[in-house]
Amino acid sequence: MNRIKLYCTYSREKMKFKPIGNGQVKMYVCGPTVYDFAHIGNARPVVVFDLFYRMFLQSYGEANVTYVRNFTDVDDKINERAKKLGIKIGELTNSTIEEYLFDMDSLGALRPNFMPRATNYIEHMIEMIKKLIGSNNAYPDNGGHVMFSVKTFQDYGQLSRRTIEEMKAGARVEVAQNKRDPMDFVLWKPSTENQPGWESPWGRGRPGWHIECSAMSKELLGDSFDIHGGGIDLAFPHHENELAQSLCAYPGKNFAKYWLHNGMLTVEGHKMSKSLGNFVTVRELLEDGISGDAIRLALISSHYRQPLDWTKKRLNECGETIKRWKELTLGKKEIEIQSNKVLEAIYDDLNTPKAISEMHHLAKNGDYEGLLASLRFMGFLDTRTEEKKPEIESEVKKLVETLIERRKKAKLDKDFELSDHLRDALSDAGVIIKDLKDGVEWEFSDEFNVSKLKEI
RNA sequence: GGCGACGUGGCGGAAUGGUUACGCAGCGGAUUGCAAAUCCGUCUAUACCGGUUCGAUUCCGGUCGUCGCCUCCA
Repeated sequence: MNRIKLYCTYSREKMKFKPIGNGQVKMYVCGPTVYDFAHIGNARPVVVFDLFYRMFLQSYGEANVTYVRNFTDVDDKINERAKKLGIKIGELTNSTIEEYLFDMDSLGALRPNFMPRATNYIEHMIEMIKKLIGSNNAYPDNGGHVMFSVKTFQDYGQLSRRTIEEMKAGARVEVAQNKRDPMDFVLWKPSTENQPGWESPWGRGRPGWHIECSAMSKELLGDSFDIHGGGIDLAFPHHENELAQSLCAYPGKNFAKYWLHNGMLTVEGHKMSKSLGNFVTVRELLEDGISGDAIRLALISSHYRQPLDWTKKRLNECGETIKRWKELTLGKKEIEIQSNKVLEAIYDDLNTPKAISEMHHLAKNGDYEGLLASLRFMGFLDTRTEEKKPEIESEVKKLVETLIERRKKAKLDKDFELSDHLRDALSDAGVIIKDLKDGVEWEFSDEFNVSKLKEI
């Protein structure tokens, strides 16, 4: 159990993991703002923290791990998009959440124990803001805003390792009139009639971005928990601000003990952006027939803290690897994962490339049961994600069999011109033929085309 | 401008103060009528310049380069 080591962003070093509670592991991961389909960059932390979750489940037992991942369902981006689509905000957030969960299920990600929605915790946020005003860590202006005062928190900037002065020097933020310090951030802001809003001591309004995670983590995990995770871009300002709020609201507590951040993702060498037109959504990939397992493997093919370049080549290679492993382990006995090198690699700050390499060793050594157990542990071959390929009619199958028989006969007659023609034609129609020692095997490829087959 | 990360063979990608993964591609072989698939074998690397050291790819300093954050962002 003490074998787990994690790199903590706060301390900037790899540390032995020791949970705060006795044998209880609590983790909170910042989830998506729900206004559109999840892109591949959204999927990375989901898969990465799914593996952390599985690692803790393996090590501490199902009953002793609590995993929370929130949905941010109040945000100006949501308002804009709902307006653009001409639908209600609730409709947009509900449907986006549904699609998100479908996509993440497809990637083999287990659902967290709790998936709180920000809008269900507004009252907790208001309570926390009141508390912060009471302790002089926050102040209202006269226009319905409440600001957090960064100067009142001595350690502000510790997580992201920057000082208030440095940030001001390079800041491009507009200095709002109502802020005592340019780095002060908004806890609560007023809403117009058209914007979603809730009654509060400061008038009808809505929360700023950061307060929701502080409020929800407190409610669901308490004022001290073990893991706080998300993308590295969240370290500042989101996590820095959460940390400041929570520690000021609950002095003397830990808030989060270990801060884990995954690196960012680029697409074919470029930052993913809508203007470059290189936005890749999980749904697109799935609809292109790429398996969730292939996407999952690609997402963990480099270490989670490293940047990851999402390329077609990587995805193809991972697809081939998964396909091979699937074939090798098909119908093999299900066993519990043994204490092995795959597990060791994962316990060492989630060294997934090492774990993958060890799985290659298992495959090479013919330890297919070990490979299967490792695949399951790593979240592959999830039965929920089994591709539901459309049933191909049996008469089509018969046609293929007939053609293969004809090729076989041609081969026996040493009519290689005919047999090669049949092979090429079948291949062109999407039927892959494998001549094995003791017979012929065949399967449909993804490009299977019935009309081409019938033309043969 | 400020802060930070990184630079490993053709590509991807771990690890390490001395012996260096693993995958893909390539090459050679087995198999095959020829292929495909499969199996076996195999080549290529630690950006550059200094320093510490018996010894550095690994530690330290500098140079160059790439990327990220500082503004919504996983």
